[in-house]
Amino acid sequence: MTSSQKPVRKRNAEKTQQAILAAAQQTFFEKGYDGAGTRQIADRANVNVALINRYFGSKEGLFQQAILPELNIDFMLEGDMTDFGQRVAEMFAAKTGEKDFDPVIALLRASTSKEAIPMLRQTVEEQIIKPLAARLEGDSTHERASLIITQLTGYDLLNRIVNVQTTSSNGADDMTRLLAKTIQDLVDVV
Amino acid sequence: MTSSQKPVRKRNAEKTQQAILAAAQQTFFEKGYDGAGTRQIADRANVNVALINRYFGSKEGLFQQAILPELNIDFMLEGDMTDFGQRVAEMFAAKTGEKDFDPVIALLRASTSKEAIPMLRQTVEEQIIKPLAARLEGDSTHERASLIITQLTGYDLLNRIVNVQTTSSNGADDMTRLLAKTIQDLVDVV
DNA sequence: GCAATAAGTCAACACCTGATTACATAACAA
DNA sequence: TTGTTATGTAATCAGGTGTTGACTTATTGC
Repeated sequence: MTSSQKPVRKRNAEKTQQAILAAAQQTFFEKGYDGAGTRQIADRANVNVALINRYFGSKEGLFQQAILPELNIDFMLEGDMTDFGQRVAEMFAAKTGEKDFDPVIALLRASTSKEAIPMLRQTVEEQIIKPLAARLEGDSTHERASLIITQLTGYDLLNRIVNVQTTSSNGADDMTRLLAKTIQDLVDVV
Repeated sequence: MTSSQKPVRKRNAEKTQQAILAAAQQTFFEKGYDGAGTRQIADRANVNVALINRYFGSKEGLFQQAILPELNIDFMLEGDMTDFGQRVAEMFAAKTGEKDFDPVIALLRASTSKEAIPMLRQTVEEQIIKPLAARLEGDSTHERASLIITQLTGYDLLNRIVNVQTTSSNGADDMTRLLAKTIQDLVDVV
């Protein structure tokens, strides 16, 4: 009876904060901002609810620290822009059916929450559109970057959230090819 | 004294149902599925909450009858397809800042609700993508139609919900032009 | 070992949600 | 006028929300 059956985490503020952040990331990803409850996040992190407020001030504060840093476009900008369309189209096509954490889905699921929108707006602009625009040449880089992002988020929205069958029976490759072309046309100078 | 001074609605099931539907449409549009409460809808319709359940069975039933029929692209398909891109791009650009009921926004706002998604999926497929695909010529019509819809919904999402500044200071016209071109390229045979 | 402090727990708050119930009332037919 | 049915009302249910302050417990420095 003396052996410690239960794996009691030793008191460690930093580690419990990490546990909360990880649980929040996963839960916000799965349920969106409104759909994710603080109790649910706390349970997932094996932590008391009140600690969320202690460490992050509020649900909003937790969201800011758990999700916003993940909203960046770095993974898409690795490599040069000549095959950006193809590369990104394949990335997004490959994500179909994927269940693991994905910042784009997290963004979409949170995007209709009154509290989350103000936080998302600045983040999308600063961490996504501007960096992409900076990699484009020619005119109207901000507009072209925006259209690329709207196309990709729209694609993820219908493909992975609403779960609409975006491809007909034989057309998965067609879809990727068309998406790649659409994106690349916006990258190349018009 | 016999004259009825106060504007009590005479008992009329049909009219109160219409009032509920109208209030539901507006409220779901503004707040999304989860964000719209039954009490709020009932208040707006000047009607008791219980009547929602009496007439529509549940919140879901109300959503189905209030929103789903509005999710169609008929208004985009009026006219021929040679200037579809330009026409639609202007439509969507003009909607910026618009507050009236808009089925695309209603779709987006509802798209993050677990209960709403199954209802949305079939509707988007049957009432939006298929009719558009039917108007396209050439190959991969379903895929091209899907990409057009993903681009447009993504555009509305960032432009009108997250409210990201999709255009730089001087680029509103550029934006419309680029959006028109992107869409039309998907309409024209590839 | 002991006190100080950090870490974590607990119960409750005030408020909201969708749904259901018993009940009152208006409209209409016999 | 009476009885019946359609229509609307108010109270209530069981559960959920984020947040708070007081409490207990573990860890650390002396």
